[in-house]
Amino acid sequence: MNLKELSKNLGLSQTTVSRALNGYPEVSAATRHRVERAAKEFNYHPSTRAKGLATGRALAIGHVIPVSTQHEMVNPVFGDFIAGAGETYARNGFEMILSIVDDQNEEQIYRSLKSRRAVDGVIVHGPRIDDSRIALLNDLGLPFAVHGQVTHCDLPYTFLDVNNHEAFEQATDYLFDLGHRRIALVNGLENMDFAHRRRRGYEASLRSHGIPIDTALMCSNEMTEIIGYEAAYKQLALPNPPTAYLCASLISALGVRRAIEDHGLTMGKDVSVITHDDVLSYLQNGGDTPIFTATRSSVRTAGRRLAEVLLNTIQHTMQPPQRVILECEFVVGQSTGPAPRKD
Amino acid sequence: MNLKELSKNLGLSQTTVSRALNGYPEVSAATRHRVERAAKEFNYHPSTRAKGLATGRALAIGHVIPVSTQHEMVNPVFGDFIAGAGETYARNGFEMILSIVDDQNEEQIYRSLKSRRAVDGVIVHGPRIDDSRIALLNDLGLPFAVHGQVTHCDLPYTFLDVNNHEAFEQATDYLFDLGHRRIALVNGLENMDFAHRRRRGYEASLRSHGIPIDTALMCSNEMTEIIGYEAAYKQLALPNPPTAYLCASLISALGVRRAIEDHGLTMGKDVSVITHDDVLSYLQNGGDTPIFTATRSSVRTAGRRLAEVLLNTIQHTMQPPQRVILECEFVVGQSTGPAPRKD
DNA sequence: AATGCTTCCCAAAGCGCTTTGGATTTGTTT
DNA sequence: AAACAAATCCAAAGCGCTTTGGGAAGCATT
Repeated sequence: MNLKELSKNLGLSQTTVSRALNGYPEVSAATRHRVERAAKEFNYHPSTRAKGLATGRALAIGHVIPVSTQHEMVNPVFGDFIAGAGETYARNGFEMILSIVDDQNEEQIYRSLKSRRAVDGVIVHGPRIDDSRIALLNDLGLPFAVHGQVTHCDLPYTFLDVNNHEAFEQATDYLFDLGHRRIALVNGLENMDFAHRRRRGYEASLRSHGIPIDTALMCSNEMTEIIGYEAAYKQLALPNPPTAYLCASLISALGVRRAIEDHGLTMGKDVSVITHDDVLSYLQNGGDTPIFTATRSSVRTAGRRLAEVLLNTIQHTMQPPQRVILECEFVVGQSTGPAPRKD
Repeated sequence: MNLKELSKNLGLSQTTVSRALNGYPEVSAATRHRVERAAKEFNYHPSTRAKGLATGRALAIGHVIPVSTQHEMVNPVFGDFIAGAGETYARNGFEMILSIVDDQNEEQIYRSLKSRRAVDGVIVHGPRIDDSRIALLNDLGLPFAVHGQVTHCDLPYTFLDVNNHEAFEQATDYLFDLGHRRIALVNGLENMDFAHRRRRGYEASLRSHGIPIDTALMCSNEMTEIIGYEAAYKQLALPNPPTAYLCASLISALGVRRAIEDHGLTMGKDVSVITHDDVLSYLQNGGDTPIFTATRSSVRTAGRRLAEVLLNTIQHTMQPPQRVILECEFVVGQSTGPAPRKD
C-alpha cells in the first residue's frame, strides 16, 4: 500500500492525504479522521526512503562503533547504551543505523554517512584523548553528540558524560577515610578519555591526602575479568601490597575479587574494592545490599538522554552545544571495610 | 555532490555515469575510468535513499532486539553478534538498522519495517519455543534468518544455530565419566529455544546413564552473575548437594564459582563446572589454559555467518531455506576434575 | 553507396513521497 | 446580491537515483 493507492481508495488527492497524515492545518477535521482511519486499516506506513528523499531528512541517527583491530573488543556497555538510545528513537520516529568499523577506517565511515545523506546525525562512541573525530565532524557539518568528553579539545561540542573525575576522587577519599593508604587502580585503557579522567580523579585524591603516587599500583588495560585478575594477583604478591582497589568496571572487579580470594584473602575485610558500575542489565551489583561498593551511573539512561539531546540539537539547529554531566551515585556495599591493622 | 552535478562536471549524461559506477558493460573502459576517478576526487557517494527508491531495494538489514519488559535485559551476547554481522554488511555495502522494542510491540515493528520498505530482510534474535515470528514473517513475505531455532515450528525457515543439544549432552557425559552423579544445571530462561535444547541435551545424557532427573538440581532464569550465585548457593546447601555444574553462560558460571568458594569449596576439586562459552570479547575464558571447561562457540562468528546466509538468500531468492548448525568446541579447563569420593 | 552490427552514449520515465502555487467551494460582510 | 476572505482540496514539480528504449557514430560487409 502506498500513498497513491491509499488516496485513490479515499477519493482524495495525494496532497490531501499526505497533509492529513502529517498534521497540516489545511485539512478539515472530518477528512483527517477519515484518512487516519483508512491508513490504520490498510496498515499504511510511508516509505522512509521516499519521505527522506522528499524532505531531505534521513530520519535516522548513525552509531559508529569502533572495534579495535588489535583487541577485537566490543565494549560491553555498548548493548545497554544502544538499548537506551533506541527507546528514544522509537518514540520519535527515528531509525538507528549501526556501523561496525575497525578504527582504521573510521574517518571514511563518517564521510560516507555524510555524503550519502544516510543519517541526520551521529553519536560518537568511545572518545579518546585528543580525539580527531570532533574536528572531522565539525568540518563535515554532520550534527553529532559524544558519549563522553574529549580532553585537549577546545572546540565546543555536544556531549553527555559521567563525572568520572569526581566519582573516582570521591571513591578514593572514601578509601582513605577507611584508613587505606595503599590504594591500587585497575583502570581501562588510558587513551580512552573516561579512563584518563578517572585516573586524574584518583591521583587528585591521593595528592590531596599527601599519599605518593605509586605506578606499581596502577594499571591500564582492557576491562576484562582475566586482565583484572592478573593485575591484582601480581600486585597482591608485592612486598607491600595494596589494601584497597579501585576498578573501572564491574567485570574487572570480578577478576580482582578472584585474585583476592586466590591469595587466601577476603574481600571487604583484608582488601577493599570499589568499582564503577554501569548498571548493565546482565551484571547487576547485587540486590538491596550491593556486593561491591560502587560509583554507579546507568549507561542505559545515558543512552536514552544523549539520544534526546542529539535529536534536540538536530531539530533546533542554531542553538549552542549542549553539555550534560551526570553525577554518579555512591553506593556502599560489602566490598569495603576499614584498612587492616599492620602487625 | 550528486549525480547530476558529477555528470555535468564530466560532460556526460547521468545514465552513463550511473552505469559506469555500477559496472554495466555499455560503457567504454576509458570513460569508466574517467568517471571513477572523478567520483573519488569529489568524494561522491550515491544517496542511499534515492538508490533505494529507484531500485526498490533498501540495501539494509533490520535487527529487531527484543528487550523484555519484565527484566529490562539486553542479552549480553548481542554486542558481539552485531559486531560480527556488521563486518559482513560493511563488506557488502549493506546497512544495519536496529530496532529496540519491548516484546509487546514486536509484531508491530516487523509490519512497519515491511510496509515502509525500510529493509531487505531481518535477523530474528532470541527465538522462543513456538515463536510466532516465523509465521508472521512468512506471511509478510519479509526475508529473514533466525539466530537459533524454533522448537515446534514445522514451517521451513533459514537459520544458524549452535548444536546446543549435542554440546550439553556431551558435557554431561564428560562429567559422568569423571564420576559425577549429582550434576546441576543452571540454565537460561527455558522459554528461549536455546535453553530448552540445552536442557534436553542434559536430560538425554542423564537418562542414557540411568541417572534420575532431579528438579532440585535444575534452574532456569536470566543468565546473570547474581542469579547464578544464588541458585548454586542454595543447591550446595542441600543435604545431597551437586558435585558438578553445567552453566548456560560464562556470566552465570562466575556466579556459580563464587557460590562454591563461599561454601569453602574449591572449583575443579570439590565441585566441577562446565559452562557454555560464547567467546565474548570482554569475557575471555582465560588464555592458553582456560579457567572453565567449556562448550565453546563464538557468537561473533555466528553473526558474521548468519548475515552472509541472509544476504545470500536475499540475492538468490527462490532457493530453499538454509540451515546451518555449528558444532561446539569442547575445551577442557581447570574447573573440572574427578568427582570427590564419598566418605 | 547502401546495409547491418557493434559500441557508446543519452533523454525521459519512474520509484513514493512532500510541497508549491493555484483552483474551487463555502461562508461572511456590506 | 456582489465582493471578498477563509476553508478545502488538487495538479504538478521535484528530491537523486536507476533503467528503458532508443539514437548516433564507427566499422565491416555486400
